[in-house]
Amino acid sequence: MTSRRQAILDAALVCFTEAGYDQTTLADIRQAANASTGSIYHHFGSKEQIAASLYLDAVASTQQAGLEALLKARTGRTGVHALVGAYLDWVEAHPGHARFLLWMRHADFLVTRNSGNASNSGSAGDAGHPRPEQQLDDLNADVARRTADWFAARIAAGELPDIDPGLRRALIFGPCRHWASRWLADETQLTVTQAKRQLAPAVYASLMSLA
Amino acid sequence: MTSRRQAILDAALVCFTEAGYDQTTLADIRQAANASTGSIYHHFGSKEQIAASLYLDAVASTQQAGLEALLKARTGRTGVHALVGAYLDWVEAHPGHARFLLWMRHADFLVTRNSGNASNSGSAGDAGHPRPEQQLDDLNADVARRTADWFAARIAAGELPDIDPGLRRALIFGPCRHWASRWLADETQLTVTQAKRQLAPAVYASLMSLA
Amino acid sequence: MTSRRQAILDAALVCFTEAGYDQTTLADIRQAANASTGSIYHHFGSKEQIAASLYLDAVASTQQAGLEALLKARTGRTGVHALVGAYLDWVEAHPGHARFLLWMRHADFLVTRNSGNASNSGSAGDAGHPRPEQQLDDLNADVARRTADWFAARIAAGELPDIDPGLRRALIFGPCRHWASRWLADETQLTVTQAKRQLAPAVYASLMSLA
Amino acid sequence: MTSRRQAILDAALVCFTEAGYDQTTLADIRQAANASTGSIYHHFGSKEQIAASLYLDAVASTQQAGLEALLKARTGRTGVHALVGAYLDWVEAHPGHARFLLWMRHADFLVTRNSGNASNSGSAGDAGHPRPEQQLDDLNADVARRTADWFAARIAAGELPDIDPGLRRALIFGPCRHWASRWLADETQLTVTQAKRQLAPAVYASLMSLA
DNA sequence: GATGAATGAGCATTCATTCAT
DNA sequence: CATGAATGAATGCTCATTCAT
Repeated sequence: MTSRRQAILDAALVCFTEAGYDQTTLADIRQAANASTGSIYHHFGSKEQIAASLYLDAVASTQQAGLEALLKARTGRTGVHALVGAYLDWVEAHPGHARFLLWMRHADFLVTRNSGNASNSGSAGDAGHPRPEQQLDDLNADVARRTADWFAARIAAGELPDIDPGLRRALIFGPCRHWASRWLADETQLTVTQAKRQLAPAVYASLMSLA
Repeated sequence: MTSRRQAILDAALVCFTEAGYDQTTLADIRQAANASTGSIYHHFGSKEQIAASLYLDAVASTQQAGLEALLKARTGRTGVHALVGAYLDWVEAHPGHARFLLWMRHADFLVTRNSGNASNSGSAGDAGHPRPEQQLDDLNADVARRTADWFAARIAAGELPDIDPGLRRALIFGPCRHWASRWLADETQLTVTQAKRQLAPAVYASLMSLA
Repeated sequence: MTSRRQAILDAALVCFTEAGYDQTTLADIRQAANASTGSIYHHFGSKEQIAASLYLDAVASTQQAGLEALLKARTGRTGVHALVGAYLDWVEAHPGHARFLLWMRHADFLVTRNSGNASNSGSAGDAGHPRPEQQLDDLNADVARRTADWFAARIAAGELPDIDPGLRRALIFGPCRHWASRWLADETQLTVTQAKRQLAPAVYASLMSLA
Repeated sequence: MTSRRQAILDAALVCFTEAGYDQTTLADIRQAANASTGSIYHHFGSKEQIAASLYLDAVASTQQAGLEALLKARTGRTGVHALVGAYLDWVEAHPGHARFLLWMRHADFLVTRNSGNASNSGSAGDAGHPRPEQQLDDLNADVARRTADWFAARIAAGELPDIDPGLRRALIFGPCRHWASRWLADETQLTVTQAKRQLAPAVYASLMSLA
């Protein structure tokens, strides 16, 4: 069964979101997963890779949800509504992964440190424990391209204004993430359904105001 | 001179935003500040307090800027524009503090862990090094009240819709923080001035759409 | 006082020669030196550097003793006798260092691993804990040159045969090291003085037989 | 087939001489031998026993070669020449085993730790994996006795001087081992044949000088 | 015989903090 | 106020060994 590896991931997710990456010790994970030290290192090469694995899963999951919803939409308005709705639905369905993405400092376990390490060039990590960074880059690139295509089509159709993509993302996801972060911390009165109902049209309105 | 204490804070701010709170060692700060271990412990009681001090300064500074701008505004529209503008101006003027607030996990150095520590109850920390948490709470409460009053007045005047305050904050600060975070990471094409010009009316439009 | 650093070196020397480099744990050294973990790391950057330091001292000491004795000699015969005598005297005077040199696998702590580490090029190690390899190379080169000069002169004078230097070293130091190793292990009947009296002329005879 | 067991020994020999006993992990051996962890433990009881097995083979092999050559010799001179020649020939024929004997710290895997272990007394190790120490002692004793007998006869015949046996071994094997060690490290210019031609008479001369 | 997942004691090293000068 | 040597608990990780399949 997949249980060992998955149990470790589940335990780590809880530990990381509760205490942070650095504050979480391997002993914490070991205890929470009911696994031995060696077992963890048999499945993952390091603490870092557990977090990276979790991160990859989370990003893939949320992007998949958003992209799927977006591609079903035929108009600018329904597309924006779909994006907002899919994001908040995903947060509600995967609060652990959502906390992980919203609350963690990814620099801690994601290797940006590519420079100056000539001995690693050409190698994608140890055989048994591949680094997830490449998969992540590929995934991001693919989702970004398909999303851009969708928006380009709606803009060409005159349904959405042609604004800076970074600004567009800020206007769409900024409110969603802000509210989701509070909701995940249990610092909000509304339900996800209520929030969706108000955020979706408001976000759409903000975009259209720039036409 | 104040320079020693300030030099330590400046150095720590850089270290923290570059490497994160946990990853930053006291040795890093010592080196960056050109200070000795003992000197740091003379001015601050612990690594935690350096971060807390920084955090208090940053929060006070950004809230002060936002509140001041807000209170000068006489209409709903100008108030929302002022909030957006003041926030982005503050980010541009204090990128270090902004990174600190946007990129750090505050749970790491902010004591939420008040429960079950009987020996500390009644004491506000060691004599020479008071814990800034109380000041922070006072500040937050004051700013929250005065902000709420301003919005209540505009709502009563029919200039702004009466929506959930958490949602309102998400619609106003969500886009600002999202974009500011990217700008601080140098991942954006626009200037702060350009962003302000678009974000302010878009945010206002999103609020008004919920009337 | 030098005591802390020296106490650590003394303790480590005993541990290393008794149990070997790898088998010696930092806890062993800490206990034997009556020092704390941190103190050891304050004076030395790593376990490896303690051994390297010890190695440098030992090599410098034995080479110094040999070279000094050699340079005082005016004839081939007295020079060879001096080399043998100085070596055995040094072993008797510094049994710890001698065991270290004769019984340890130096590859374990001496960095031959220079390749592929571009980030270190140009730097001779961390500021406070310089790597002794460079000093060692310099020392070796110097001693080798001066020794070679001495032998060249005696060969030119017809006092010693012109044989392969590697062979010469084997004939001079081979018997000395072999016997010293046994003496240090307490597996011999003779005293150092007795051994010197027999080894010196025998070594000289072996060289002269190749004239 | 014997191949599994032998493949493991071959792989281990390479690993041990390249990295040392302690630095060699079972994973290294497993990989080099293309065997599984369990397979290694099926053939050998422990890492220690692999090394001990290798050691026993190496010692037996070199002693056998030396003794055979010695016993064929009828005079002091030819005997000494035979010993030197046989040793260097053996080194050339078995460089792996030679490196193992010359470069390894045998204390690491050879149990001298017999004292205070009452539970082991009377038992020669686990059933399937006997400890080779006894065989080694028997072998050493036998070879030592037969060698001593040979030398006693030559001394009685007045062909060799009656010197301390430890000194004699140092004069014979010291130069051989010293030179062989350098040759194995590829730090020498001469061939084994050339070295033999010079070392043999030189060693004989050194012994005879003590007559 | 062979396999490889699981185990857990053990280790080198880090780092916030203390304190004598 | 400043200094930096000393402290030692805590941590990520290694690796020989076991054992169910």
